[in-house]
Amino acid sequence: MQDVFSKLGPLIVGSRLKRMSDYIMRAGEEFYNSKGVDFEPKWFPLYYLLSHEKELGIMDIAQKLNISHPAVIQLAKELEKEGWITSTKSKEDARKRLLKLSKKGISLLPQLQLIWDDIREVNRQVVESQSTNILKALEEMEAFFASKSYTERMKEYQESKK
Amino acid sequence: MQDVFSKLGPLIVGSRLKRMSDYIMRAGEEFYNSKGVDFEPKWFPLYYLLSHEKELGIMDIAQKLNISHPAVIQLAKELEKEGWITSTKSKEDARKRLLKLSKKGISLLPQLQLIWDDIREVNRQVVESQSTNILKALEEMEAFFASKSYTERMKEYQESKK
DNA sequence: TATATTTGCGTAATCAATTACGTAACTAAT
DNA sequence: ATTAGTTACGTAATTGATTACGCAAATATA
Repeated sequence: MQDVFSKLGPLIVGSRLKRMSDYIMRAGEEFYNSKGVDFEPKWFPLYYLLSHEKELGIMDIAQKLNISHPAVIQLAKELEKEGWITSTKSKEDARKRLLKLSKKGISLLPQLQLIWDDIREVNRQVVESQSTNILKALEEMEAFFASKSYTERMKEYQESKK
Repeated sequence: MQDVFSKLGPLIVGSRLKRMSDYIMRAGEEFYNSKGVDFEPKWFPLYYLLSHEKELGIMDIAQKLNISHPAVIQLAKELEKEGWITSTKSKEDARKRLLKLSKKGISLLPQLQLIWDDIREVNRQVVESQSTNILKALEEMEAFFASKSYTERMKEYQESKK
């Protein structure tokens, strides 16, 4: 991805973000492995969320993590298989299935904390080595699109050209 | 993805990049649709590459686009089905299959150019509205990891702690 | 020249996530 | 109290990309 694409700039913001994201996620995986912990980066958001809440229903989680509910079910299945979370039917609402960390899952926390600290530290070094802070840029971008969506902005631009 | 995660910062750079990328790609799709052009954002890199080269083999493309060769084959199959590219066996190297834009594919270019101009313009507006430029941040990050990989940096940090 | 290795490509299996759809439970409206 | 609508969840099908594997052609090596 060079030469031809270098001039494209804004046109491929999307793909470039994706590439960088893939790269970091993969590196994360390697790191867990090197530490001998059987934990996958994709589990992080759910696990971390549950470590901060008593228990949550599938839909609540999907919303909080901004993923589809089948994705939550899938992740939950995996974490449950590893024995790190458990699920129970809600008493108040028979439709709901509540997820929470198991004893075993809680006992894993300190170990993971150490790893997360390392990841956080290296990522911090990366971010701070930059003259332009990518986290700040992301935040700004998220806020920008939250105030008015990309599609809306497209429409407006179309109108303005006429 | 709020509250609990807001303090995580560097820990979830990866997932946040992914989320933003997904968002932009999806918006791009909507835009092509709204223009009545049957073109998908995921085709862009291959199509654009071929519009700048006479013809290329599968592996060359995979390397240039930084994706796996089965992915190229898949994309090529789709674009060929739409009639926008054609493929021929190489004379010099019987193993190679060369891809290039078809007449129809070339005739589509001007139309796409207009759309790309719009996308570029809106993306430019987004980027320029930011106090921290995400493209610059990405470039820095890419350069940073090109000089020394994430995994290596992880290893070094581990060592330094001892 | 024969043999081993590498390269280019294709297919199959797998993965991670999504959309589409169905069902049961809860809620609102008449 | 019935009925209509909504919500929570689960499963199936689809999407998009990857890794694993195998074959044939080209290249390197003995």
